[in-house]
Amino acid sequence: MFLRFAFGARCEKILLSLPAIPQHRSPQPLTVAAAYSGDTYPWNARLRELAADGLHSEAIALFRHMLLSPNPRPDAFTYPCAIGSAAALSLPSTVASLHSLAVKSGSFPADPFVLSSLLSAYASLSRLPLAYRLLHQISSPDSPTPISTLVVCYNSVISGHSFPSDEALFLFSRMLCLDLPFNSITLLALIPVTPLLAVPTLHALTILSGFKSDPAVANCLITSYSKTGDIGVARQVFDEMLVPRELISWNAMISACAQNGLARDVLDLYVEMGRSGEARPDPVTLVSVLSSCASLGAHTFGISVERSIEENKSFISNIFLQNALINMHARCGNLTRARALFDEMPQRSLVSWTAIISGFGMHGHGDIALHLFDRMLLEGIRPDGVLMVSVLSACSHAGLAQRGMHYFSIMETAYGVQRRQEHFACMVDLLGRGGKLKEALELIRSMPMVADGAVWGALLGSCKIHKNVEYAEMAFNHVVELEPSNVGYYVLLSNVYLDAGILDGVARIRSMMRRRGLKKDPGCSYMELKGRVHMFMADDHSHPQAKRIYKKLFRLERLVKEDSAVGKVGNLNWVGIHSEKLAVAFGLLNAEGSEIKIMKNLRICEDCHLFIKLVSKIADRRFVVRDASRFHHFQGGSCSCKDYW
DNA sequence: GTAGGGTTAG
Repeated sequence: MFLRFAFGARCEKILLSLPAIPQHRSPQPLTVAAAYSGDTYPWNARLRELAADGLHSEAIALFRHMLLSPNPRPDAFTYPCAIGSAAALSLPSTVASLHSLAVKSGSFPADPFVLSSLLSAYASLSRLPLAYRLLHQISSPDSPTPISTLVVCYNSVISGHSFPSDEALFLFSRMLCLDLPFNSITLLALIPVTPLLAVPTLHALTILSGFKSDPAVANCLITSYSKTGDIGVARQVFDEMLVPRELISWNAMISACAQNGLARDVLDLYVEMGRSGEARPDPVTLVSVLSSCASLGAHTFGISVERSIEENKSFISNIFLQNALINMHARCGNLTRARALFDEMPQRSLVSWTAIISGFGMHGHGDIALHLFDRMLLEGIRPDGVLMVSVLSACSHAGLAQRGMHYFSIMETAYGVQRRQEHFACMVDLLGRGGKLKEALELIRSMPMVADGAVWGALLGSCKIHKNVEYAEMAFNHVVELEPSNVGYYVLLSNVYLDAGILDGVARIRSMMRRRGLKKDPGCSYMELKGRVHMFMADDHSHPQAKRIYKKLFRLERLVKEDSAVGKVGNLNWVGIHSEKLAVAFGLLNAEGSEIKIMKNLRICEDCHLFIKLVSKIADRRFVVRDASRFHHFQGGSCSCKDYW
């Protein structure tokens, strides 16, 4: 009794305290007498308002109160609201109770709105079999359900599919068979859950049915083409949109490029967006832009984005942006700034921890990465598969084999993280780099799933370091089946042969690449200087300062040879001039400050690694080089990777 | 009054 009283008092407050009722219906504030007069209108209006403000728990509480009061009874206007709130709160049993109450009151299935709200609730709560059953019942020829309601119901059930499947497409074909007029909302529901192969067909249908001009449908197509990898078509859809395009269209296009690894295009689009004045960037835009800066190593650009975030108060506390900034600074080489941002965060998500742990990992600070990991566990945060990749690769980069093995062996039981291909690839890398090729192969053979290209590729990479031809051939035979167009693996085996002096092997791989139309990725290094990017390819003479750069480089080669006891450095006739050496010479000629930062698209070779180590001593400068696998900090003749990469 | 578009880490 007491409970009921307390409950009722709370609901009366919800019902009466807020300025709820539209003026044209109720110019006077709602009185207790009016609320209990038997008119459902004030109650329904209140329910709608609470739901519109996202106060779904309050809406459900109010509905319960209505049930407990003698007057008024919920009607066909009440149920859709209450059902919508129960669905928004993910309460399937509440939806089911509302369903049976609606049946008892006679509003289900007679009332179209009660019907469609229930179907929508079941679909959004993934109760698809039930939704299908109801849909089947109301689709029969003798069903009194109006056509417009049927369309709404089909739309709801289509959008209830969360993954691309034939079923969603099949449901749409049923709509067409039943002569139900689909609308733009049908397309919005269907396009994201349709098998990728059918996207161009739906695109054609969008044009034919005249829904092409609906910006929401266009946004949806851009995202779907991004998933199919047809970024050119996505761009075409974007370009054909009526200007000014809204923010979401720009974000869809920018994310499409970001997700397809077209980082350069992301930055171009961001600049174009600013120039066009069509929309102002929001945190979603900036997250994609920062992620692209991170992958390019475009630090100056990233810092300019950071400034614009600092100018906008509402952006500063956005956790997505903070995570993106940490990742950007770490991957652009400023670990100190990344750490400072991480330490300042009032709240951290698993992604924040992943960004900082992988940051320290890729800079070779495995000890700090693992210390942070322990701290994260102490704070009660459970790792996921992605975080475990960061932890294992941090161990791998720092040569912490024992710790890596430990985490790998306990990750399923202690953290409930299932071991997937990428974890096995990390472990093969960890064992292989440490020279334990046999153990690495045993691990691959013991895998509960068939090893993918990355796993065999990790073994192949280790074989290059340890010059093992037999294992390299075995790994290559697997990897070439799994990823026949991945050029890197051909180059790796070719280099293994080259190191072992097996020249017919080198020739065989080269002819294999020719037959398959594969070309070696050109190596390229670049550095930022005063806001400009200077890029170098191997044997490149295109830079305006080329003459000075080569002169400087030859001088360095001489000095290095004189200085080096190793004596095998700088055999220019043999390897040609790799791009990072040109960048080093350019950096020494132009860069101010003690640190020269260079980005490289491929892994640095042994020759260049040794060269930069010695130059760091001779010139007394620090070099920070990011290659395809990690950061190298060169200083005083040695590298932070301890020659282990 | 019921159905709809974009988001970070490896």
